[in-house]
Amino acid sequence: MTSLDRTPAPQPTMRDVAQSARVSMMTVSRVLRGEPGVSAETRSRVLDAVLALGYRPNEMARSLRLGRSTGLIGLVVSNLANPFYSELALGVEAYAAETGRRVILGNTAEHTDREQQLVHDFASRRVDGIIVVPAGNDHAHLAPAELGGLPVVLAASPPSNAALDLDAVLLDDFGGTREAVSRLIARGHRRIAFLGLPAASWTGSERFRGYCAAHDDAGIAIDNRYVRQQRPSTALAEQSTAELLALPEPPTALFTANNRNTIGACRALRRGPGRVDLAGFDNFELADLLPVPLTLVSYEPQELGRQAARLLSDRLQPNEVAIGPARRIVVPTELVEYPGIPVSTP
Amino acid sequence: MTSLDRTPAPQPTMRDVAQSARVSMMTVSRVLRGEPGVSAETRSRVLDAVLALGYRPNEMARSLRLGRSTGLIGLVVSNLANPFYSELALGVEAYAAETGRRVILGNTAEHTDREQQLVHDFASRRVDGIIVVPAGNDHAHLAPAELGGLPVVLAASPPSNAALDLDAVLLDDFGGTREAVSRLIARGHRRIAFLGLPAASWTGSERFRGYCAAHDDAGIAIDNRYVRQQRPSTALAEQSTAELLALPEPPTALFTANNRNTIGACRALRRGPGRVDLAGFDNFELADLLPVPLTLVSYEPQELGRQAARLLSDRLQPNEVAIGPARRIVVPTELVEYPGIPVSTP
DNA sequence: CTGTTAGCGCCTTCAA
DNA sequence: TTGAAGGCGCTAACAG
Repeated sequence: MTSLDRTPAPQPTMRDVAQSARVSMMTVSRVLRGEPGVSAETRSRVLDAVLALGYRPNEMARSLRLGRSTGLIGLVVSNLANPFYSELALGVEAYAAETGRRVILGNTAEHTDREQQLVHDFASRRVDGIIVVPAGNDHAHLAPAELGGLPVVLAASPPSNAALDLDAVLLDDFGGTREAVSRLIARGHRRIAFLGLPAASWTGSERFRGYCAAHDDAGIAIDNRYVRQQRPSTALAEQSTAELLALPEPPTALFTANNRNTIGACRALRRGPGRVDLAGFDNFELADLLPVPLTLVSYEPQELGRQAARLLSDRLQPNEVAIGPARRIVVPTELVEYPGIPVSTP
Repeated sequence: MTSLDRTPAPQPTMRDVAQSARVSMMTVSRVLRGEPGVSAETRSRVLDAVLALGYRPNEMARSLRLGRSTGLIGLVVSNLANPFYSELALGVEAYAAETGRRVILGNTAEHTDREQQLVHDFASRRVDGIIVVPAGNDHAHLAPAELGGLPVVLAASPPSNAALDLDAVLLDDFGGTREAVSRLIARGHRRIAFLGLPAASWTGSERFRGYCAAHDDAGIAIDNRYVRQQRPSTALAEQSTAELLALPEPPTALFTANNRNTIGACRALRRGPGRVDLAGFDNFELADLLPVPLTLVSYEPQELGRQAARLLSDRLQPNEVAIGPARRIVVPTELVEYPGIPVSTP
């Protein structure tokens, strides 16, 4: 019955089941897929063998034979430690699971070469499609043509190149920022600093555009002394904020272009001299418990992921939308205010 | 040259390349794998065809043919929105990538049936192994025997059953908690509440054990009025904390058993009546900016993931450790103190 | 140097 | 109701 040796018994194949049940492989196949036309007696003999051997069909072999898709979706993000990306991933996973698919994950740590490598690896594994939060500003390597026609959906950034006709899920970077900065202006601020992302990036430029538009709306000129555009890092942001506060004529308010910058600024402000009004892009947990009043451009990062997965899913159906032109979805943002915990000033 | 129709040209196969280069498939195979023994002339003809067709080898077919592993690692977590899990996932991804593997991700949303479903799905896809942060307390369905001998590594919780001999990566739940609670006691507290996880869970029971041990060390009896053991939720924790503070003889300090509970407690304390000392398990971003002094049991969640991936990786090498007995790794914890931002009390 | 044969695990087609 | 042949995309093993 049971053998004593501990050889790690390779996975049983359908042939093993067939031999054990003394039928042909075809019969086993039929039973497992619930096809009719198998006698009850044979069926139960097969099922017994399946159970006895612990047989489990090889999905990889199935999809090869069926020429079917693998049911895998590639997801490429730049930094899973940032809640923005992990929530996005959660949204992708949830929607994918609902459509019977799984997510294969790649973290680029912001390196474009790694992004390219991951995308090609996914393509070689014959994933059904890929969702990318692009790390860089050139997306040529994401063209489906480069990837054997593999559908690609961009998240948080549109295709860099107009000729690159990819689906994309975006935030209202421009509108959200404009609204937030306008609110700062409405509160009477005239010297508002901008702690932004690299100007070359989509979000970096769009949010800066929103900052400028709000100033323009109010007839205020942009003062470059107050503009910092750099890669997101809480440490860098903290330092930049301190520098801004130390200017001869310091800003009275600050707009931070993403959650890293906002958090860094909070650290600096908390031990800064005067009170500076702070608004920023991205909502985050604990924003309500900080010692700094905050106005945040808020949205559902999970929704971004869900919508990206949905766009991709639509491309995988054999219907008309699958071959239609690229679509673009904008996830709405709203302004949220946190009064800030009153700090004692001894 | 180029055709005008927009049929979504199926991925070219090796046969297509062979025909296009007028050689046999074997020659193409050899060229692509860089095998010697192909004339330079033939080789370049093949490479030209590969480029022209945009051919990309099918990894699924390769691993089927080679009987090799898929290079996929299954990762099952309960809630990717919790930074603990997303950082763990990051650690797994990083180590996996270093060993040329990819991660396929599943979120259980704390449902054990979904966990089982995911694990079986991964097994069917012939992943090399699975890393699970178990959602429930019965791990029988994770036995490699149930999974065709697939290696399984547990994270954050040991196997429920002594007969279940699985690798595991753990935190020092007991020691960390004991140390933290001891510190509260050393500060003079005698009525310390415990806002814990379900007693049935490993972390729930271990951390409670630590809480008890610290009391025992100091010769203080546990007072059940101050003990709450419930599922982690910031909202629940906030409510429980409020209730504890409203007791006739309220606790003077509180130990929270995970990051959800700590955050919930902070919300309650922030508007609570008196000053209550707070210690908790799990460090988290922004702990330094909260209006509540915090003593946190801190560790590297990424390290948990890395070590889990390492244990799994070791099982996949054809060496002696791969077939050795189950191993257990404990990731160290340390106590971190945050003074808390001084709040004004008008 | 190049090609033919056979088969990984599974399933469609056709025959018995 | 069951089975045999053939092939999905690829590559070892063996010719020539």
